[in-house]
Amino acid sequence: MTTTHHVAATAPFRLDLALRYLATSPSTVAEVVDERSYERALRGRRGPFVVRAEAAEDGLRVSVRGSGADLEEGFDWIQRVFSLQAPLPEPPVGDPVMAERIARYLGLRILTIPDPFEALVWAILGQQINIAFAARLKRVLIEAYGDPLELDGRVYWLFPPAERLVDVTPEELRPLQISRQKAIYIRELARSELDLAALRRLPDDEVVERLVELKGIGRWTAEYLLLRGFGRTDAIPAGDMGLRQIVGRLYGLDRNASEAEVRSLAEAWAPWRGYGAFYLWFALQQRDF
DNA sequence: ATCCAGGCTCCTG
DNA sequence: CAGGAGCATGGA
Repeated sequence: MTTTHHVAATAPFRLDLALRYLATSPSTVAEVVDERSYERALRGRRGPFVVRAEAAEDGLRVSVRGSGADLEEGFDWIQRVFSLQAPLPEPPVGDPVMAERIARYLGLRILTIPDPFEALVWAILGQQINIAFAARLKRVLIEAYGDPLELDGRVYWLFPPAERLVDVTPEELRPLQISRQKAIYIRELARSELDLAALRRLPDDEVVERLVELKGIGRWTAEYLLLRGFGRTDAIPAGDMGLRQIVGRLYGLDRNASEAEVRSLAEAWAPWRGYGAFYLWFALQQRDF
């Protein structure tokens, strides 16, 4: 019923910081996270199951349970969520602000939403509204269109697959407080012929190029997918309001930085601009600035 | 009430 | 390319 697998992440690995990020992050709706473990239901080849990751001496212990339990799939998911195999950033020469952040968060990897459809839906929901409210939207969407999985007396939610949303109408989503235009964006995404999984194999700029063809997906959303969906270590959603704020503050501008200013400043972080963006989001989220 | 929040589209200079 | 109007939503 339960199978387990130990994994030693490439060191250093700060699972505590990762779990702190996930526990605080509004995008963490389908997951169950506490100070030393992570759980989430997945749709496996052989059926639904729950994957669990918890702290072990030299990294992580991964286990799966449920009718469709598949350790390989569960392990693959965990590896992606926690970017276990990712290289860690080098502090940029000539940017003491970012160098200090990288030292402070040493071992924190980019936390990802491995399902690109879910990551994009989350990004669309989050466009131009406060993220606490966006989290509520994600929750009601899951509860209306996803599937519950009951296991050991607990209910886990499976995120709705694209097929479930191809015929959704703005009128249906409006009572869920999802705006008319976002409903249309989500439906267009669900209907799109674009092979989201295949985007993983393309370089950053080509992923953006293809995604912005879709209505409702602009540069920010595409870059968000690169960073939070694929864990790309050099992708930066420079237009992000939160980033513009904290960059303005940390770099002494006394106002929000413009998107162009963020992009220009972040050139010094290359090829680790993804880490730069993620670490600044982490700082914002933890009020650590 | 007014401004803002992890934008996008479409339109001007 | 930069900037802005209009859109849509709830929260502070």
